[in-house]
Amino acid sequence: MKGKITREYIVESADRLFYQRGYEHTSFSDIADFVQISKGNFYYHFKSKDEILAAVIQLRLENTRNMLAKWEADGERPEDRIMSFIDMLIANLADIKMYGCPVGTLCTELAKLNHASRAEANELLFLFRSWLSRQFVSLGLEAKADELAMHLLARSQGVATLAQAFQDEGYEGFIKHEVEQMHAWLSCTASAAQSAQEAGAGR
Amino acid sequence: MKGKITREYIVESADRLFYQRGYEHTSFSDIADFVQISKGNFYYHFKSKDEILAAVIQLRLENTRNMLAKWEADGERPEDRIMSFIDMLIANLADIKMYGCPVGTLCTELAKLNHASRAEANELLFLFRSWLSRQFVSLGLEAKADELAMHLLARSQGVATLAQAFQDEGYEGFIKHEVEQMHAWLSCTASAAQSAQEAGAGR
DNA sequence: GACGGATTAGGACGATCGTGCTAAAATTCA
DNA sequence: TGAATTTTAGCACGATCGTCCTAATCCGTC
Repeated sequence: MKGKITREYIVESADRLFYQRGYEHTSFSDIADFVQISKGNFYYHFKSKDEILAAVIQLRLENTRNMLAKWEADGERPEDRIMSFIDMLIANLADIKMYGCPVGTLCTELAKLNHASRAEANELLFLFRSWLSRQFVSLGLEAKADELAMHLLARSQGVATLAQAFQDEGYEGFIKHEVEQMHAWLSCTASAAQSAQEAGAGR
Repeated sequence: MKGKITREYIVESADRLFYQRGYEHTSFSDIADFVQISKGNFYYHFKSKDEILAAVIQLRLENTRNMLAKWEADGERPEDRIMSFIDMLIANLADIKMYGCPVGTLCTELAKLNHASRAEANELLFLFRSWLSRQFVSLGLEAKADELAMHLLARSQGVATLAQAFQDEGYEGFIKHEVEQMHAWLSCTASAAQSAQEAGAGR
């Protein structure tokens, strides 16, 4: 029973450490030290480092699904929901500057390692992609929904990458400026869709 | 004298391997095996792994400077030069799908490792940034040049990240489609700048 | 209070890492 | 050709990695 708590604590800590230092650069001992647990104790909960990674990814998948569901419940219009996605860059600004995007950096690393869990990590990205796609469909943009989703995903990934690299060498307010541009792009896209729909209905 | 050739061959090979597998995940032995050289021989040319990385980055910096200079010499209009940058995504499409952007992935990795050569790697990004910025200045967009440069840099980074993650799971022609959009964005930006300039001149 | 499963502690293991030495071979130059 | 220098090969060192075993401890249940 108590092991459940320990296990969860391990996963959460590993999650944080993997994010901050990268998966490969985080050792078994690093996690053990952080959690204040003997290394042998680890073996009871996880048979291998890969197994921890798998658990971390599962946790992230669950958290992401919950977050997306909440955005969907909270946002009245599809635009508002997509805004929630964009504003993630602002909400996690400090972390992103230091460690980049948790999803993007993990996928990039696992790709280079040819790691077995690569597909599961990509599923994280796919979660955002398909969710965004659905929102664009709600906006009446069925035909271009996936393209638009990928476009927005790419832009946020790029912003995160540069924010991490340049940190404070980037011009002041880089992230905020890009976020504003994405807002403008979204408004433009949404209103164009709406007027097209109205024109179609009036025909 | 012959050592010069060996040294260059080592650096080029390390460059390739670092790109494909990542810096940390590429061992001394990996490079030695690839170059078909004894491990001890390495120590003659490079005293440490960090030293190889430094040499690799210097090589990339030099190559990048040459490439940018060539683009600047070849392209008549600033738009054409910026197009060369954008079209890099097409020219290196196969590699990017497999290994991502050489610059972006290196910067991301070194950031997580807190590596000493991080600043030098960032210099690579900065090279593109300042070069692009100069092109936008040539377009008559002094005030927004750096913003536009960062914007374009971010978009290409994002495209590379998603291309690598999704590989063939991305919708067909994702990269090409995004490149086309960047072309359109550039044309729009450039012509807007030109008409603004003409209006200013006619005043 | 004793039993039994769940949990923990600590250390040992083989492998691989980056590093560094020394002696031999190859090359250069007088 | 011969001496000096550059270049190479092979091996060994200590550290750290992921893995894994065994014994001790906790804790709920009868």
